[in-house]
Amino acid sequence: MNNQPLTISSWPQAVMHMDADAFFASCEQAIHPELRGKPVITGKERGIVSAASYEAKARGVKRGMGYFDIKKICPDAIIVPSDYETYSLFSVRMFEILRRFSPDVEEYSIDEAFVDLTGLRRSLHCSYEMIASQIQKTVEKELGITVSIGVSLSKVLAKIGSKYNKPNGLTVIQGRDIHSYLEKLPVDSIWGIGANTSAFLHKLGIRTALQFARKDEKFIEKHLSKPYREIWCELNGMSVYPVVQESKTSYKSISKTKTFTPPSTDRAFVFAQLSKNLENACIKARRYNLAASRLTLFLRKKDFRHIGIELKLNRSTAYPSELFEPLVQGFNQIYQNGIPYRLTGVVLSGLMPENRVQFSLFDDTTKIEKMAKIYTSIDELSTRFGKHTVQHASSLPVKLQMQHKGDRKDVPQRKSDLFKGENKRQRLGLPMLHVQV
DNA sequence: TCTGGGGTCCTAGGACCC
DNA sequence: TCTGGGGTCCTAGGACCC
Repeated sequence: MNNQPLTISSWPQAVMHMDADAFFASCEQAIHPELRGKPVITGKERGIVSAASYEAKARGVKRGMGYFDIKKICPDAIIVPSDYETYSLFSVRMFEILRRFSPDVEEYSIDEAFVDLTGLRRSLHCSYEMIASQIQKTVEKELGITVSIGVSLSKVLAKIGSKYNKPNGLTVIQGRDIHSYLEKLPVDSIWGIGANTSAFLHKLGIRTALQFARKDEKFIEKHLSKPYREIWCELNGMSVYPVVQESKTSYKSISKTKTFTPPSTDRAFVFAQLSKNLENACIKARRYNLAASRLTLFLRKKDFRHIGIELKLNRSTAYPSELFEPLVQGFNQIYQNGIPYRLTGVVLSGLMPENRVQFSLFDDTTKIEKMAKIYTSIDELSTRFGKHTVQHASSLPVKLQMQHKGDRKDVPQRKSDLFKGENKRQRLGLPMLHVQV
């Protein structure tokens, strides 16, 4: 294993991790009082559980469980489609509350955040535990949902703390008590250690977080790579992961995938799916003013094996019309007739700000500018009337097939009152425009 | 968890250069 | 030409996360 030194914070840190309890389900209960105290499940649109309220969890409902099994163990379950826009609103407000206490907030996911509390005892005149407790109470009072919190010397330990007592728990892990929290914790429940590494650690005789943390540095360096040496430090109370303030404004890659069942051997259909992935990825890239220099496309076969290809682009772009040729070429290289595919996907990578894209001598600048104008108009139309108001003719087979299945009908139209506006056209089922670019 | 969708980071190994 | 050492850049693939 290689041996780069790790940067360890020389100062004792107070890191807080906040994790909302059954977030999606809790939001539903907060908005719809009639759902409180009842087994609520979100994820109806996918037919599997995205989030389950604690009432549902108590009945044995688990993440990823299918419709049929839910009804079997919990016939009175209330299953609703996920409403991400509403959950995002809750999320924004939750982070806003955190910032009242410290500017050092890292929005880790829609329902989780890290906060650096270091040094706040003095200015807020109370212990870290009291600060955390106030945060917890404020969220519950203002948003009507509960959160669990962990406070400790590092992110990894804070995460262990927030998981230690759920829901509505508050766990402070002091340096001298670390061992008692790690003692019974299986290695694979440590943040950053998954099934593979845990199997490897088992072979080395390590089963608990404490056994892992107690190994000496030489042993860790000999057997494990950088990410795991970092976790080892963090478990021992040495902070190596900083709380990163900047909220996510950019991407390293943008991907879009779509699974279809049953798997298909229809070449045109599979390609149309891929083409639609590409359009969606480009829409997102343009929204962030990014252009891609590499395009990866891949197909997943019935047996879940992938086949893919990565293409370098002559010019960085986020315009499907420019990416179409490489897409076709790549597709022809990997597609095999007669093989059923169950998923298509594209990845745009090597992203850079669109305004930094250079024109080469050989680019037809007038043509590119014209294209930019067209796409700007398309993006405007989509914002006003709904996604895919305008789309490439190559993606059409997807839309036609979906309309045959009447797929809009099986997604219940349900919107919380918090949200009004966009995508009316689509929701009202108004006709779409098809423009060939 | 027999498999939904969207991400990030790390490493090994090859290509290429002096 | 069978032959060192060392560096950088790139890519494929693995592992993990929510």
